[in-house]
Amino acid sequence: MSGDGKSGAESVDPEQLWLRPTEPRRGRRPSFSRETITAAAVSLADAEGLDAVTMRRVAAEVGAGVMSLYSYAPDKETLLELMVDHVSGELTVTDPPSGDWRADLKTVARLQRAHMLRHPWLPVALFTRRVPGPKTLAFLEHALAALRPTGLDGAAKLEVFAQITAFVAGHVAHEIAQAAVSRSPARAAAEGRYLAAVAADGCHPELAEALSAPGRPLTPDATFTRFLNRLIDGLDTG
Amino acid sequence: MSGDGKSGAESVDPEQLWLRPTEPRRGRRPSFSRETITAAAVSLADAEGLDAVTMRRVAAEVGAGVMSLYSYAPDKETLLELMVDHVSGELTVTDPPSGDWRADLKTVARLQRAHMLRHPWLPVALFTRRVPGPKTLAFLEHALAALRPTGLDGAAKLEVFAQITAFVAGHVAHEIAQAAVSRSPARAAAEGRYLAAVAADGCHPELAEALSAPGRPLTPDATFTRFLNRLIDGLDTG
DNA sequence: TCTATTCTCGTACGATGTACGAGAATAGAG
DNA sequence: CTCTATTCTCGTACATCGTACGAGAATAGA
Repeated sequence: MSGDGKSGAESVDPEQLWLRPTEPRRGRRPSFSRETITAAAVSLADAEGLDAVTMRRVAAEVGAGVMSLYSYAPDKETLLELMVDHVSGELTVTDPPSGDWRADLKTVARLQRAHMLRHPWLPVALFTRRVPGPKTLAFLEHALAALRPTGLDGAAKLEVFAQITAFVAGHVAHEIAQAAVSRSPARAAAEGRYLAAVAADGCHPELAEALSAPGRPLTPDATFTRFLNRLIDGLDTG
Repeated sequence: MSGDGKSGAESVDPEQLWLRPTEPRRGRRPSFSRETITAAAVSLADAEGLDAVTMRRVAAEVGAGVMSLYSYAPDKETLLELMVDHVSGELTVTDPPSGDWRADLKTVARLQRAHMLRHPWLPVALFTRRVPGPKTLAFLEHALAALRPTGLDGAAKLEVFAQITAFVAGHVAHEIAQAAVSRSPARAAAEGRYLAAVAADGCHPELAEALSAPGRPLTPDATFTRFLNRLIDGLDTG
């Protein structure tokens, strides 16, 4: 991906990255911080998309030389990892589980969706990244607590969480792409004309019918809720 | 992103791309073809990941000059679009719908999963791309036919298909990342040690318990089937 | 004060997507 | 056949990217 890692998982050693007690008490004092740099990268991504996150632009944003960034993250891939965990800090939940684990899980998913809509680059970034940072783990902890009443074993609980996250990310990615098209009348019209042309060729009767009898337009919000309910209500504790 | 579009949808005009009856019967005869070029790009992506797909490497693969590619696709973004539709050609289904739309839908999803596992770059590519090409539309046509017995209206049927696709893509992306970690014992061990260290810090009791009582390991295949069944069995025709 | 350590960042390199434009090949007009 | 318009080919060039290198500045302990 653009600057993405390949299409699979990238190589960031979680021990190296997250288990560092900040020992250095000698040498020059740091002029910046991971926080500052990561935050700058995040707001850049929020405002202009992941592609706008270049080492040069991030450096300019925090007023650092480009190569100074490499004192805080060994490479760009790691910076992305930091970004993902950084925004996970917004996922703080204070309420204890209600005991109704289905309701709690739905709340978790709704939080994730809102979160990803706020940071549209997240779904894509999440798919190529694998190691949960501390803030992500805090949220995972909450989700696991919500799943306690199910009595599922450890692997199953982790799997449920991963699946829900994947589901939400998939949905939101689609939702965002859809919204991007709708936001531009020109693009929406072009897509409409294209589909209409295809439907008119006679080889796509089902598509033709679907387009001619669209029914009531669906709001992304309602669609999400509907599918989420289906997925979670279908979960059983066996 | 790595050459990705931003994080949202990219700008490829579907009319321009797909509705061209190949008129040019004058001038120099083309030395290559979209097919050849696209196929080369696809096998490059299959073998070495999306990042390996550079204009230079694709050109080398087909024995063309780099700039010659631009006679067949206006830019790299479009080439990716061509790749996505190209592989959709493998999704040919000849069987007519069985009448059991739930079973048919599950078959559709399973086909998609196998397809994405065969082309691990697909899930990520799918999320940033929006316009279905002709081969994708052929498969959509099949899915719509399978959905006919539901009596859903056009928009609802399209939405169901999009949701299933998003779900499968999300699942497979996660599955691939997981597999990449498991495939490298070193990385798997590092991740295990990291999680164990976090669990040992006392702030993550739920995680600690989940890791200490993992239960029987889950195969990706079984997990997929389970979640898919839940999602589809939960669908109703209302 | 000296030395080891740490951070800063200008310069430089290889790789990428692609604009430009000169040349080669082809089809129809004369 | 010649001429011209059209189409494809592709070498060169450029801006932009991630980042290796290393010289200099700042700081802590000896």
